[in-house]
Amino acid sequence: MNKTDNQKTTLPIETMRHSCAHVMAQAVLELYPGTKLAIGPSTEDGFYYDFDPQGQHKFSELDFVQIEQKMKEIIRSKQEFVREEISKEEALSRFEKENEPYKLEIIQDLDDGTITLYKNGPFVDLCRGPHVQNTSEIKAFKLLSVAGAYWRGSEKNPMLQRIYGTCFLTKEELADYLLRLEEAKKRDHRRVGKDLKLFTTSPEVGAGLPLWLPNGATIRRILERYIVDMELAEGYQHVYTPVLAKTELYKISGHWDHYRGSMYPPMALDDDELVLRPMNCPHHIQIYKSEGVRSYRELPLRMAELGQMFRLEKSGELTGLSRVRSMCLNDAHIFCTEEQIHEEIIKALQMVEKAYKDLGFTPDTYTYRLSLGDRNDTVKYVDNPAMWDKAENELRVVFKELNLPHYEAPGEAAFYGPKIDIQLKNVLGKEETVSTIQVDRHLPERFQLEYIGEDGKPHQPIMIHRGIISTMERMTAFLIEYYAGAFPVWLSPVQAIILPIKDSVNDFALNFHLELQKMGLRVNLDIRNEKLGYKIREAQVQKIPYMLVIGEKELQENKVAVRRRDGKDLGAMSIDDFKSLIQDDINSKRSRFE
RNA sequence: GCUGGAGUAGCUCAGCUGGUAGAGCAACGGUUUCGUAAACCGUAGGUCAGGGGUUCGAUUCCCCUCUCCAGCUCCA
Repeated sequence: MNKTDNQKTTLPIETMRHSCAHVMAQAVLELYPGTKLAIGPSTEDGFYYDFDPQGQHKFSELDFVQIEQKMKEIIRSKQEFVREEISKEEALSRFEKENEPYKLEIIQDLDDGTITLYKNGPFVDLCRGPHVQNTSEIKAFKLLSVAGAYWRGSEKNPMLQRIYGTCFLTKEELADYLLRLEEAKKRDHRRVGKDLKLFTTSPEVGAGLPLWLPNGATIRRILERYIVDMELAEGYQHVYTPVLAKTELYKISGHWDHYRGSMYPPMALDDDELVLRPMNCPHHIQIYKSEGVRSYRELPLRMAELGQMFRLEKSGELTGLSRVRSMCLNDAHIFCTEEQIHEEIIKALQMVEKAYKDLGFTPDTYTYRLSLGDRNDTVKYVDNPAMWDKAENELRVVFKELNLPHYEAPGEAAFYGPKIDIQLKNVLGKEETVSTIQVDRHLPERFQLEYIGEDGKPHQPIMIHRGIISTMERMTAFLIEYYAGAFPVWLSPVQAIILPIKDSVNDFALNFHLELQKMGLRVNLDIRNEKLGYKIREAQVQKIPYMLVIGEKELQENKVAVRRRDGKDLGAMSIDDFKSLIQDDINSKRSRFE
């Protein structure tokens, strides 16, 4: 490897992808003249270009063969990329002449001064560059999909047609990437969820309203017990509150103004209106208020619930278990004093770390994000600069103190305050917010919360909203993909399956089954009239961690032959040995066999 | 919600330009009692997502609805 030698001649992959986007646009224009061009950048693992075919054509994947063919011709004809610098006025008149309305709009928004164009063959595009020197440098590319995209990302603007593609330095890298996409699809929680009978949906029940099947329900129950136990140990009090409330409650909280659009429509009841709740905080606030006067001695008051909530997400946003219209959140609200904020945030972060470790997430799968507000956007965010400064600072201090690597994300805060979000990367590399810790002085103000301080005077408590393992739906979706369905033993819907080889050992197997059930194991017994290979294959496909084979030999020796999900044969062992083996997996929450 | 694509047996899929459907696996019945990823034979299974239209005739063509997929937008 002579890296240093290559560095000058090897062009960054982004440049090549961007050039490839130009070539695609060029091909599209040749095939469909009159198509208007919008933008065409490189992305994390490819590129896209947005087109407006002026209603003349609708792109579909069937067009790809033709477009790719044309692209190959352009690449083969070794067209030079030439940079040209012109004035803004000249650029305006050029693209005016070309009749490119989107390009004109972009130029109009640019600063005065020189504007750069890139030209290859007959094709000219407004572009900052850089590009490869020659189209022939584009090596391995493939068009992937076509989809709609709003002009400038706003749903108020017309929708353009976006063609996605990718491009690599070598054919091998491209093939590798396509293979990775295929592999990722195999782990897709929707697919695995079906194969392993974890959850289903029904058109009669409705979109975005998943039904948990027994196997999925088992995983969920284990997760729920796990997190509730942790919270009780950490000084939380668990409550139950109803899944609906009067609209009035959300008018007071301010959610009505901010999120009415994604709340279920209210139902009329006598003189009142009820809505399905989109979050749990206002209910918890009512519990805080139920005592009348709270004392500083009660703080921090940590109130938790596995709260079922309902959000009317747009139909196109729904995805399996990770984006749904009814979900159960691992939610809690900590009512505390100013002085207690710091420690409570740290405690919550420690719970997150503990949970991730127990769930087997390696540090490279998650990142900390500080989600900030926008002082200029008083529509989306509560208008109270001092409050924002204070809360954002409190979160920054924690990061600094714990020396946690993180990044800041302006415009990602809740309407009432900033958040620490913990982002998990899913199989396709997409980030999802899972855990969150939020400092809120707004809702306590709206609901006029109070406690009597040491000084005998009333004060306003701070609320910390925090979620450790997110919604049961989203966490389960993530776990499915993270483990590709091969769950750690403690989470597995079925932890072991007993496979008798012939009828004559059935009684022995039955007793063994009872014995394992008695110790609380989730264990199946397969006494069907099938060959061992068949039973093993089926158990393997179901990703059951342990297969316990019982034949004549095992019966004689009062043992069991243990085969692990990863194919390893652990040989025959005494029943007690197997019990302690699997009990150790469960107790240690071992996540993978090595 | 928007743009594009799709929906055939429980699952995975085949079915050319209109003539009312097929395979493998699963299920069920039988034979087989078997040693680490699929024994053999047979049976049954479909309002071709739902509704409307064109046609002598629609799984196939057109319209509407539902659901799903990719992306955009959004995510308290």
